[in-house]
Amino acid sequence: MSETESRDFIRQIIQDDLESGKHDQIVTRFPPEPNGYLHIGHVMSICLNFGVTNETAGRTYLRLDDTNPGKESKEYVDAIERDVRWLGFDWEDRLTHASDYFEKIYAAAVSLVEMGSAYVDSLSADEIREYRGTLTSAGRNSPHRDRSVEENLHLLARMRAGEFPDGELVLRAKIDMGSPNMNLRDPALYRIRHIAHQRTGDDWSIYPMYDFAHTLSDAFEGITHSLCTLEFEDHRPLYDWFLDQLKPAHRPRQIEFSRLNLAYAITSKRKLNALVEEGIVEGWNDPRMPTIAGMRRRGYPAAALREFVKRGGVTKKDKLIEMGVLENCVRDILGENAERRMAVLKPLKVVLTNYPEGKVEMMEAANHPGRPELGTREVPFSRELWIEQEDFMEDAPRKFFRLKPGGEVRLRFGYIIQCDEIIKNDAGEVIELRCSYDPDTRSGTGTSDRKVKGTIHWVSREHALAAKVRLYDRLFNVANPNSADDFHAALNADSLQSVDAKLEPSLAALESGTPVQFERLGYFCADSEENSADAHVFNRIVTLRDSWAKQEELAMKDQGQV
RNA sequence: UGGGGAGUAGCCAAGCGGUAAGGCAUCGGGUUUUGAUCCCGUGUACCGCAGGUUCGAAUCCUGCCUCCCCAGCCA
Repeated sequence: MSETESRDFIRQIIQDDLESGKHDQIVTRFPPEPNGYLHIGHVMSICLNFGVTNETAGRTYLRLDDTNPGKESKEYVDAIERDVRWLGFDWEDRLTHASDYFEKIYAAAVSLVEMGSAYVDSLSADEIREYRGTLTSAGRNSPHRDRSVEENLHLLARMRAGEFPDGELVLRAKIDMGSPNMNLRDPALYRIRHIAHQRTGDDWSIYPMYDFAHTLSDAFEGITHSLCTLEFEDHRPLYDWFLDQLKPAHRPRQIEFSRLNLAYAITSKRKLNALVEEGIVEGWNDPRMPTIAGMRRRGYPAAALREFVKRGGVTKKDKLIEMGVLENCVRDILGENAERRMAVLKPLKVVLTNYPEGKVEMMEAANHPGRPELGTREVPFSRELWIEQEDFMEDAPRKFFRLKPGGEVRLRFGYIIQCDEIIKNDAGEVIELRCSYDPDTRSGTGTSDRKVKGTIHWVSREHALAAKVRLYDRLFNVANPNSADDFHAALNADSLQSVDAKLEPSLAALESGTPVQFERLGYFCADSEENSADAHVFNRIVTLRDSWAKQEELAMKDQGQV
């Protein structure tokens, strides 16, 4: 498999450039704008940019594209650094900002003016829009397009000096107002913004636009392959135009790939921000958010995110990947590494009528069924237990092999018990089970070779640790909320459910963020923000695969159809 | 109607003129003190459509269809 493993088209290009000697070393960059938190879509870009240089002994810059003060902040910068690092990538000393190059970018603008390739325009924003034309009709030249170089230079200097109010003037590239590519219709290079920048303070009253700043930053850093998403494909002619005009020492090549869309999730910073602002979620790191911070808090391992991206691949085709693929990556990583514990989410009381009152036995439980080196722990067992409500059914179908009246079931790491009596409340709900245990069936004693079909988990009532457990579901009910006009209509009202659960006592010492499997239920971790020694709060990371639930679902569907 | 991209099984994705890899899902079966894991097995893909070139086309040519992106002094 490994020697036949095929490379995606970008790695192919990189390989070719290395072999042909075009480049000795690959240099890439991950250039987020610090105006929001990184999300699952960025994970792909991060893994690609750092991945190709990890594979070829190259270098990658983490560059904050901070050319629009007012929308950007230090909070986001810090979050970005934290998230990239957590994902497992290291930029070493290559943390840069577009703002590091403001002086050089300005010099480049002056050069363009000097060579007659840029001019200062006095048209208003509305007028510029009007002059730009439409998709199907050419634009018109601005009446200020032919100002002299001297006048342009003078005006630009005064713009920089802060002599004009916001919007009064704008520096534009002089390209072609008739181009079918809108990006070439004299795009803006600099706009006036009297606003403090989070890094440069009040040094500047003009700020460069994305296309200009980004191309130059790439060139200054010696980026060899500037990897970005498809929507920038028709910016490439502009990117190349800047390089042709200014002829920097290094000429980066822009290559575009399709972005990764996750089904039932939103990956638009604007919409994610709205979820936060409107209080629909608790914050950027709400465990339901597809942000790196959210997924980390939820308990998704970084390795699962990397694996997810790997399974997706790099192409130019629009993709909408099923949530199940991500969840399976999480299950795969956690199934291998997470220790097992027992917990009851929706407790039902069980009394073992023939078990001595006051007696407590310590049962030995394996921490991982497939990895004995992870050791064992002791779990207290006593007369009164909690079991899962769903593990008992009064009128059980034939294939239900958990507890039912008169039936037997094995308690995981414990004894085989039989259900003798059901106790209900006035409403007719089962509130307690009276059972008897078979003393000869203690786990691991080998005194009995009796087999029962089912095994269920339990927690000793007396020793149980109370905890709030949050059960999360997808935030949206439609597969592609990205394309919905109003995502509010697509919101899943039941994306968060909180239950009062009973945990085995060893869980009291579990460190926040460390994932464990609650046997038969799923993977969980203590919440990094709200869990405390006297108020335990856990998050469900993902459920286990559940073929029984699937069968039931099918049965329900069949019944409904008949 | 202008320009730029993309179309291979439910979701991803190899393939680069020689007769359709792989992963995930699905569906069977085996193991199992987690109905988990693990292990086996499981797909008639009209390769968007229609023509053409060729002994031979998913791969080359022509025409068409569908979807995505572009008219911020956002990135």
